[in-house]
Amino acid sequence: MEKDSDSIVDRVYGQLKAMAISFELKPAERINEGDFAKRLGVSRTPLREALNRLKTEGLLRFEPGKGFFCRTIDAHEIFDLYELRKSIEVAAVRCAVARAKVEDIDALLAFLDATGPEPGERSSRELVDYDEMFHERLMAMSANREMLRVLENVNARIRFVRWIDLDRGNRATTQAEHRAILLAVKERNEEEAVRVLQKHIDRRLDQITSSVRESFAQIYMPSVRSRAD
Amino acid sequence: MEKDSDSIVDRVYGQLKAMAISFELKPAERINEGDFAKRLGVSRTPLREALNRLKTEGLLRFEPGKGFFCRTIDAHEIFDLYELRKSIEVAAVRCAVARAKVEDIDALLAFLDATGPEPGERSSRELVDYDEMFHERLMAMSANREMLRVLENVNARIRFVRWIDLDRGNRATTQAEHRAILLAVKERNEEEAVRVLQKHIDRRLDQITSSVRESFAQIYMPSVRSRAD
DNA sequence: GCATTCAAATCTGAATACAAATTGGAACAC
DNA sequence: GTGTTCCAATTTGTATTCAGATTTGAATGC
Repeated sequence: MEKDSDSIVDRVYGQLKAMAISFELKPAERINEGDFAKRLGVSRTPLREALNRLKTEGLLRFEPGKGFFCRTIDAHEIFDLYELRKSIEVAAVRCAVARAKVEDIDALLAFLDATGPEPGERSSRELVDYDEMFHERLMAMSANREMLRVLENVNARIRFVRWIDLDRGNRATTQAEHRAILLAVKERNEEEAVRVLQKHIDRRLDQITSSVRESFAQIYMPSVRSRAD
Repeated sequence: MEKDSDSIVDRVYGQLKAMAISFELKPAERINEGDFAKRLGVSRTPLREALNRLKTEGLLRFEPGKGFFCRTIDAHEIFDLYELRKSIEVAAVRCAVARAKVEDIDALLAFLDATGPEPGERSSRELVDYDEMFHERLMAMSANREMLRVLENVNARIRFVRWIDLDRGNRATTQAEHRAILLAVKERNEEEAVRVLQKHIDRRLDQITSSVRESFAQIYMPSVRSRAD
């Protein structure tokens, strides 16, 4: 998933990020730098650089003198992130209507065809990836790198919620909405594109808000702790 | 006002950020870690942590094996940041209309009174600070911490443009617009608040785009822009 | 038996030391 | 004179070491 890790910091960053997203690190868990450095086979210096990157991205919390902690699941935070995501995506799609090149739109339509209307054999992980890729490619059509940058960060932080929320039965609806948004963009119909996109995200947000509480049970499920030596 | 118990990283971070914002560091200037560590009287370890924070905030650029560089002035980037800022502020003011508490609105109105309609003896620096504080306090009324977080980052990166752009003669107009936005929020008139805010930011954006053009002779045409990366 | 205090262990914060990579320049060949 | 190559010096990347802070736990006093 991450680019080929040239530096140790990049590699460790990718590993920690994957752990945080997949909740291999449990909420509020304290990260002992010594332990992690040993487990990952690096010294504390690059480890701390990676931890700091994750902190500024909002995936970890930090208390001076105490250290780093895995972020807790905060329903309010998730709501804020979805609200932020919605406002940025809506703004971006308005830009995209004005700026998107036809070939880019067609390429993304082809992507939708390739990923199909039915879940089929695909794993939930794959489906979340496809969903995220669609939204990020749509965002890229706004030609606004800063919006894309923020969206990428937001997505990393809500990915686990999308995974929980993923409703395989609704895949056909989701894909149909994706297609409708794109077609509206292609026809340069700004209001229609915005309307469908807002409905699309709102539907998700409603599901999220109601399932956030349930999700706690899943996330707090006992997972395999590191083997003792 | 100064926090005495700050860690070395925090102190160095603040110093570097101030240097970057005020262009004490020249664009594209390479930051020699050894030199800076000596100049700031710290070792390279906390210095690098601070540099990394500034990198993820977009104030510095980084090339593996080469080191850190001060960001260049990129007209595209500035335009993107203003566009991002506008979309977030508009979304936030819609939230604020629904959520802002009357006492917070009144407090901010009092702040406007205190900072006055005329520049008076105040330095440009102070005026930029006041402008930024107004927008961040308005944003805070949206009760969306994530939006505020993004806005703070955007502001840090465009502050130098606001300084360039600052037109002391227009202060009365600016303050009147600020007041109009706030009053619309108080009356829970969403569309009016959005309308004035958009006009307010657009006016700035127009000024920015033209002064950036003059300053750097780089012409930006959104509709013709290519997605180079 | 419970609370308080003090000391040892542990952990983070920062500096120093070392290794790998890059840059700059001089020597050499053409 | 120009271009290339190789070596040395500088710089970044990582590891290790040291110091200060925090936590833990046992001993002591009530």
